[in-house]
Amino acid sequence: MTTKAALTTQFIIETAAPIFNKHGYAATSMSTLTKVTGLTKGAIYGNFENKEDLAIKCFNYNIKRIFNNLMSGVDSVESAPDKLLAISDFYKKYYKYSEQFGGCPILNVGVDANNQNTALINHVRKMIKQFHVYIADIVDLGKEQGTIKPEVDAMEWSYRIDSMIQGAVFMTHTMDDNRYIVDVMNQVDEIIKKELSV
Amino acid sequence: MTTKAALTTQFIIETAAPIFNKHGYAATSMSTLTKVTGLTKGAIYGNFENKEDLAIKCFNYNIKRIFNNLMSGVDSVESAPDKLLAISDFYKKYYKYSEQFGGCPILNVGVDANNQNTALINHVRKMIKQFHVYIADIVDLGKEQGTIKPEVDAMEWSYRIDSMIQGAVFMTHTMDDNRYIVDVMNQVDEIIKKELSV
DNA sequence: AACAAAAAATACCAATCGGTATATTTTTTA
DNA sequence: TAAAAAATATACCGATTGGTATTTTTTGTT
Repeated sequence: MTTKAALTTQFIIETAAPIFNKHGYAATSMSTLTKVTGLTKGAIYGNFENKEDLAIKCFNYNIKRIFNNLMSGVDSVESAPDKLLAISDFYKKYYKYSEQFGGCPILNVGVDANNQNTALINHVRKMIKQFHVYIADIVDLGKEQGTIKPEVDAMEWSYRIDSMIQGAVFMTHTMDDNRYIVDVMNQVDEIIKKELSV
Repeated sequence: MTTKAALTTQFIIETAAPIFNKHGYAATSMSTLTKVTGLTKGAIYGNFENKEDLAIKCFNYNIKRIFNNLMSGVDSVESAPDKLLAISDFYKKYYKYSEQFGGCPILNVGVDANNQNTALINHVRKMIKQFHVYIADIVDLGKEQGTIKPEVDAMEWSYRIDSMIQGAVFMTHTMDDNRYIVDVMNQVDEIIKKELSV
């Protein structure tokens, strides 16, 4: 079995992930990663193809953790509007929560990798699309439940809500002020209740 | 007089600005800038203190150009709601327009410099605050004109509108799809007409 | 405990990084 | 137009970059 190597691989990902996320791809050096892991280049390059390979795995690791956390809140309620409100709630606490990851990976890698790293930006786009489908599926579920207005365009509102989320995340992170995200998510709450809910 | 040096300084800024904006601070090297300008390090370091000094001046140059363009649209109409709609219009064309700058400097530098470069991020924050005051002033003007509802909180709505703008800019740039920004700005149009206008 | 295999450490590579001291060229002044 | 000053080019610096070939250590198997 490859128990040892798998553990080291995981350890490197967990340690490198917040650093890549916080400082960006170009500003994160492999020698920095040897320092923070306490390992050597032999260990890192023995477990990862190259810097890009590691960065992609770090991004995926961050996203999976965050998305799992978001889903656990959504799954804990049943009605579609409550599920949407759970997403909104998640983001109200997101600034503090995302500290441990070094900020929001969608925002950070989305901007950092754009025009820089094709493989990375494609992963970001894939995750954003997944998130849009995730929201739209909740809206469609609500239509089946009779809790969401039948005339609501699921994908359209998914785009809109996520645009508001990303803008709020950007503003809060850039201005280092939690009020932006809370205020925008309160707006989203209103939209869910007045525009989407039956 | 320092006519010659001033011209070179300006030429370097204009040439380097889109590169810094597109690739980020760390991923833009001084030797790349010697190549694109056709100048040498002697010329660049003779006109700028260091890399950071040049990057800041490039950011300010980009912002000034964009903001001047935005203002010319706003100034061409008189009523506050029309001025706000002019801002919205500006952003509907923003994706194509911002190509020449290498994307949106507020978004790019805001994310790139965060946790990386204190001087740069402070300049971004300053510009965002200026923009918020600019929008709020339009709203206040509208109250004086009687074209904006008196109970509207100018700064609050300024924050909200800009959050929506930034989210739309991020989504459109990251997904390389102009529809996000157009759809969100149409939403902003509705807000201006229904929530803010008398 | 001996051995093979896997994993990690070491030592090194050419290329590039931001930056500078000095030489050369260009421009301005007298 | 000659000298002074300013601007640019050249050549170089130590440090760091991502990456690799090789050696050493650790691990799992018998």
